[in-house]
Amino acid sequence: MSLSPIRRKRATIHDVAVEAGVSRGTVSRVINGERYVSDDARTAIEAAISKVGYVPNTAARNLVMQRSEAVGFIVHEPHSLFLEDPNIGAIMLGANDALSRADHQMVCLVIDSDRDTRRVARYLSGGFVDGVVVVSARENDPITRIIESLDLPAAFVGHPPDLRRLPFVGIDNRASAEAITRRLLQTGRTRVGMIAAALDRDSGSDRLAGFRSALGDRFDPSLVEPVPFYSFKAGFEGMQRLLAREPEIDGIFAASDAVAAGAIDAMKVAGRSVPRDIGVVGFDDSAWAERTQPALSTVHQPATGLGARAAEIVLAQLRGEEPDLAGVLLETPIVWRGSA
Amino acid sequence: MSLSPIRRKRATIHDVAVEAGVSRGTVSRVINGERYVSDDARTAIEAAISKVGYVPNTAARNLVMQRSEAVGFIVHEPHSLFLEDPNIGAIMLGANDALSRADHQMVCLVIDSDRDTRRVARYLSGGFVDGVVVVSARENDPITRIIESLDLPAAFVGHPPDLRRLPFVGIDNRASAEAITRRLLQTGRTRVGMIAAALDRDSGSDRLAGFRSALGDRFDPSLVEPVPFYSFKAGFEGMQRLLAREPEIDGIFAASDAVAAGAIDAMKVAGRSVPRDIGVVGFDDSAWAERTQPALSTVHQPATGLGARAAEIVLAQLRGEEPDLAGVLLETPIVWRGSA
DNA sequence: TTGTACGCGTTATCAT
DNA sequence: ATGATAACGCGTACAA
Repeated sequence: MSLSPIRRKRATIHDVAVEAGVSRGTVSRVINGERYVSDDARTAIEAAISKVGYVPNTAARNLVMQRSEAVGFIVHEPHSLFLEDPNIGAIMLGANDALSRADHQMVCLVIDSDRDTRRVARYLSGGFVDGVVVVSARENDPITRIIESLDLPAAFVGHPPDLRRLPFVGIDNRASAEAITRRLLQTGRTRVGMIAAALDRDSGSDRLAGFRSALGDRFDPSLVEPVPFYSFKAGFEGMQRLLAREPEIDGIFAASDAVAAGAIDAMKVAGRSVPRDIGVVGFDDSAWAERTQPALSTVHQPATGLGARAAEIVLAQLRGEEPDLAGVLLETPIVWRGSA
Repeated sequence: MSLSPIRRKRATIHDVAVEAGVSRGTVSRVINGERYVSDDARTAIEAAISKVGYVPNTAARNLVMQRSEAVGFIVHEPHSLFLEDPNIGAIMLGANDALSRADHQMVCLVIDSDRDTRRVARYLSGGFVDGVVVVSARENDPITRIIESLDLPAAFVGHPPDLRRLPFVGIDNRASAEAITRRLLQTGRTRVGMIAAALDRDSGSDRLAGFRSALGDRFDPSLVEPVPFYSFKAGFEGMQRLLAREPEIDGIFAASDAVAAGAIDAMKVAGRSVPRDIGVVGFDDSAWAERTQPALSTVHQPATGLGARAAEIVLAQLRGEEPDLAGVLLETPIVWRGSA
């Protein structure tokens, strides 16, 4: 009568019990490796299990245990960025690794529409996960609200400005940007500009702030070219505009490696040599940095570390520990290569 | 007494029922929008719901409904490839979109270790998903075995050679490779080589087979340089070896866009101009293709389409339809740009 | 229209 | 050592 997707009825503990001629309780005990079960019963039950092809229904177990041993990994990125940004894969792998060590299942949920937002919200409140790692939430993100109201153990990678009582892990974009700009200045450049990206995000504006503070009195707003995204294309186009406007430029801090790669291409098209005519530094130390010619000097972003650390923060809460709401910042060493 | 991660006890249907002064059955009915409930009851219950802050426990609902309305998306890639390959993100987005339209939750599970394999196997048999989309399973993959034995509705993206009674969606790597090689030959090149990648995968060996068949009698094995991965670096190094061995070469089919980008860089370092000295074509039409200088002529791989189609195949099985085990192949138009 | 009672597959608490 | 039995939170015949 039913068009249910269930193909073959799956065996339950009950089936095993009748097959082995014992009670469900005893079966449950051997499954969970508890003491106080006779060798007779154990062997009989083990035989019955493989005979009827029993596999435990974790969903039912979770219902009574009141936990799932699973942690959500929510990625909420604008379509294009998700494909473009190599960091996000690394963050995911880092989180998966940390959760895996603690025997927790990472389940990644992607939000790509309002419909997704609502469905994921239902999923989170449905008891399928014990906690969540959230990467790149936007300001005033509905998902952030849901997590708060559910008070689901959580950790954010990066911190939207409106994050109040939720822990996060990130890097100091401002200090890192300032450090690499200083380093660039030490090479003797006198007209140093920046291709600033994604100024609507805290990472974008912080990197610009660091650049500005490194230059101090020598800061010249006309040497800053804002572009919307951290992308190759944006870098290419931004650099073309900047070169047209300020031909004297001899140093560039690009807001990301992808942007830097685009900028370098634009320089080559314009007949400028890197690093002879213009010194270039980037940000991320992503795979991009080794693909440019010459290889890019950049700020190393500890992507897998960010994911792993965020996962650990969630796991700690699951153990009942109180999270540190101040947030944790990871180190970002400068990697100096040939582009400056 | 308990160190449970549960912070605040969540309200249940029962709580709503007592608050509204009705029975649980009635509450359940208004939640599921059924008929036969008085306006009085409905308003009282709706008030009670928001008062006690009730959110449905989907996990419990699934237990009784015997389905989860969730579909797994399993990615089993060698570490590096996962980060490198832009296609996988697009496939994921395509699958998510198709599932989203059908109001199903996509849950992505990544397998990055043996431990992961075992845990994911438990997860799949635990009743958390009604079906799975599997991307890039290896030959003799344990996960494939699990899926078969569970007979979980599934669809593979790409098809490992040992896939028997499981449906898949893919592209015709051989025919596509042959087509673009022919197109390259039409530009008048006489010494055309290939940087062949990942020959241990069917995609890799099929692309080589297509190249070979396009050349026919003119095929010369010494013009084929095998590299292990579909990566930029492998392309760069492979091209260097090929140039050293066969300086006369004037055309290259690279097994992927990333490989082609690496190869082009190697050509530039060696002082060869593209496309004047050497014509280059790639495969994938990924973001790489627009980053090379000049832009890459390549085979378009319908990544989002692959994901969407695979998801639809799973959804069809969930509706009780029998899957087409022959597999479905998607179109791969040639995109001609400036590199050849 | 509404309430009752049972079942989904487990684990846990009792007795025995 | 083992077997009833009560949860877990929900849907649903069936009865009222």
